[in-house]
Amino acid sequence: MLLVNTIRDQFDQVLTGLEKRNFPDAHAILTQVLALDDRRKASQTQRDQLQAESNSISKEIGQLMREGKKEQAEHLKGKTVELKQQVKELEDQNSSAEEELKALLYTIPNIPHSTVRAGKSAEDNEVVLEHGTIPDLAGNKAPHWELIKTYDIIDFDLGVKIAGAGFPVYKGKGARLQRALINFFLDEAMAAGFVEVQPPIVVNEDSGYGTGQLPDKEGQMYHATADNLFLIPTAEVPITNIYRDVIVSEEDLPIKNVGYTPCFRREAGSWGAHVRGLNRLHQFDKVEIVQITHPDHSYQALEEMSSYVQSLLQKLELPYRVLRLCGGDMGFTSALTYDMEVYSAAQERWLEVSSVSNFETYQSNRLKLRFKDGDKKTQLAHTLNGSALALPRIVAAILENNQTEGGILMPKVLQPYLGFEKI
RNA sequence: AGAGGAGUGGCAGAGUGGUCGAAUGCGGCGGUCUUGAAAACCGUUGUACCGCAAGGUACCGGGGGUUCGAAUCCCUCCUCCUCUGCCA
Repeated sequence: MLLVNTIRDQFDQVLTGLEKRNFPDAHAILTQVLALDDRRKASQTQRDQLQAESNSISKEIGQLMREGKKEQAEHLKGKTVELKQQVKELEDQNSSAEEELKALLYTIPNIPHSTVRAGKSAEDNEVVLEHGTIPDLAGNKAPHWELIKTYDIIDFDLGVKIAGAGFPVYKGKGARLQRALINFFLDEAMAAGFVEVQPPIVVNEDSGYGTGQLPDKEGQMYHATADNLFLIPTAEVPITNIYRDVIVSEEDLPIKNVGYTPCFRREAGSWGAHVRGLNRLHQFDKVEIVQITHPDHSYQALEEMSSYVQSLLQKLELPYRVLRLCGGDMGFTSALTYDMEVYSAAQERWLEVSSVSNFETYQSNRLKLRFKDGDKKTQLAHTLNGSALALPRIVAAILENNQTEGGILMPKVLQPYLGFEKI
């Protein structure tokens, strides 16, 4: 969430930023934030004062008791009863102001970076670059949902039987391809300096709030109600929460982690032609990279992460493009996001396979993720993350783009992991 | 899952109702001494909020309660340890 001080000190910039995202009623909401904060401060000042008075009387009582002056002590007790009542009232006022403030701040998205342009939807995103050539498949252009049947490598019907729609079963070379991609992505990330972690794939409420899935997107996560745990929608959640309530030292920055996890998304109510096959699933595999950086270096880190993700796509020999998302299409918590899309030659469309974002202090403020700077002051770190990469659409593109009459050719970099050259 | 025990500052560890934001040791930082280092000695060393400041308030696993006053008493939840059970 945004810092109240930022809203106070840079009111106009914040307002302009929110307008870029088409955030409604920005002015009124920001004004309300400041009013709530004033209310919070006023009640705290008063409460602290009365509490101090009460504390000193209590000390006095203790002193009198020790001296055996019981009557005087009793007399003072009467005084504190009244104070106590007032303190309680102010306390309630204070915490209700604080809660309202927090609830309101949760509804305000991050401020877009200056390079982010205004826009309403995906149509307004900027194409930053395109790379690779789109294959000409001529006559035989089977979409991946046909190819997986032809070669019997991914079975949706079996998944329906076992769990439901959107939970495919990977079989034989299909399963092997999954494992190869995961290992390839992890090895590449380690070579690029990311430290691998294997986090839990369920998280508690605190973690959900820490990275912003709660209270916002509660319905998007599978919820194990008996234990009040949520299946993770992305490894971002458990990995970033490693650093919740942590003060790291400046020398430890940047912190770079990578993790492979399955991801679970309920994605209620969006079915149709665009989401056939592997395009959208309830369970999928993803390797995620996370960085925690010094505020001065986060945009440099973002560019590096973008290049890193592109290097993976290049090695997989997939044609891709990079988008800089417009204000309206960017995630709630992000300040700047690049989307990487690969071209899926049979579907003849671009598929998003990665989203690389800088959250600046938006997440770290909630997480209380800080570092001590040179002057021994604690300040919020910046958090970033990106998919590197999400598997299903990569698989879809590999299958579609590399299909030949004699089978589907596997990218060279994967062959050592696969142990075969084609499906 | 059952029985018992325990959670205190970066770490170890005292503290069972007032003088405790908290002894002591270790570690960290600064200094004295030294050519330099070690040792020794001296000082310093949590976080957040309110306040222009002086200063104040809160925090001893989380939440709630008793009391004029809670690290200390009560309730509840969480976590860890020991034993028993179950189990990859």
